[in-house]
Amino acid sequence: MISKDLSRKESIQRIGSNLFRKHGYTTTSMQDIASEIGIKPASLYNHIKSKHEILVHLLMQGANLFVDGMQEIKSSSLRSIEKLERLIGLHVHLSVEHTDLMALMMVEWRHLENPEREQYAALRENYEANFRNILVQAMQEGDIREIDTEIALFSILTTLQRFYSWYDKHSDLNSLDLEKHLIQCLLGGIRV
Amino acid sequence: MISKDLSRKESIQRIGSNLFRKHGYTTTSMQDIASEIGIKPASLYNHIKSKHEILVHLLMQGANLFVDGMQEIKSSSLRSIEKLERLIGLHVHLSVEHTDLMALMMVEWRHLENPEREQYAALRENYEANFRNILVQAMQEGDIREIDTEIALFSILTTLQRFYSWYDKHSDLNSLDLEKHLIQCLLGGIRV
DNA sequence: GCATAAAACTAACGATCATTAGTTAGACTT
DNA sequence: AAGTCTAACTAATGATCGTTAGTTTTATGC
Repeated sequence: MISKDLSRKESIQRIGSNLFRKHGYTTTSMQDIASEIGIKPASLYNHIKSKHEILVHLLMQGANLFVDGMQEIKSSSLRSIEKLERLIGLHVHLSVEHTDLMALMMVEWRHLENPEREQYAALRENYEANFRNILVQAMQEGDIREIDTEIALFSILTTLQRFYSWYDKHSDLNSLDLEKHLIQCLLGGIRV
Repeated sequence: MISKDLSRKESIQRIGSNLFRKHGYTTTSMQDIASEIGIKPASLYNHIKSKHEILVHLLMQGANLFVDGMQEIKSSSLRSIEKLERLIGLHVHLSVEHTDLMALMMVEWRHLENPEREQYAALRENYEANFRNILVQAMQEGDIREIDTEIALFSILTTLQRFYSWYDKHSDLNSLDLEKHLIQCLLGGIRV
């Protein structure tokens, strides 16, 4: 039965993303995942091909969330400085809604092997390049002070990429307030 | 002979830190470390007690670098804003001189078990608390704009903590220039 | 050169783990 | 009720790995 198989497969992936995040990919055993569901490890293979497949699927799913979000913002007709604000909002939103996925994307992608590894790296670099373009353009439009582009990009991206871990300890806070404060902190400083 | 034992032990630790950093703690085998040195895995145990001991030693070593650095800056008679600049310099310096250690401290501490885990966490939290104090004090001294302390602290600390990975791709750049740019980027924005 | 200790080696153990093969129970279709 | 398919189970395999025991080689001090 298709629908039941899908939901079981999805629950394997959801539980996998949570355990991978909490204990790391290699440290998490199929036993761990299975017992969390309440079945035997061998039974997992009725739904998935391998442990590695779970990781690959989760990472690609996460990457696509960023690809889609970037595409929408990039192709909008906003000023570049506003695009930057939207990008911050995207990261906050994804960190809040997909915390486990974000953690995996930062930490566990090293377990990818080619060709997935290169594919993932390409998506990441593409995202970074788009981010850089928007930052540079905001500078050219005069909305941002003249600073070292690479360092500023690194600082902003790193803060956004690790935001999920900070949010973990402050998940009582309002998502919109967080976005506002983050915009003020990351852009307020470099705005002209 | 003591001195030769020490240097072999130290080389195990140095190679361990490099491999742990490149491939992760669990993925790195004693075989990997041994063959990098040119001996058999079992021979490692003439110099160390366990694989885990290597990790613990490296993490504590790294943590102490920060404890010492913080102690010196904290007890100086500088203005708080200058202390912040010194802290940025400390991170740049440690990232450049101990890149592998910095990577381990960010990623592999999760493999610690109690009591080392709590001990490490305590050092980290203590460092963070000192950083927060200096930031708040700089605000009270009027050298920094009124912004959300927690978000600003998170943003600055995260950027500094991950700087090692950025430096990895830009290791041709002058350490002093990097420090200057980072100060401008992290503090220039929030300065009054 | 001889004694001693450090540090290498070989061999093996025990545990864990991802995965496969083969089997059984249960649910839905006809 | 019979037949079919899904998804669970048991059992086993092969591989890896950290570590230990016991032995041999190498280097050092006298």
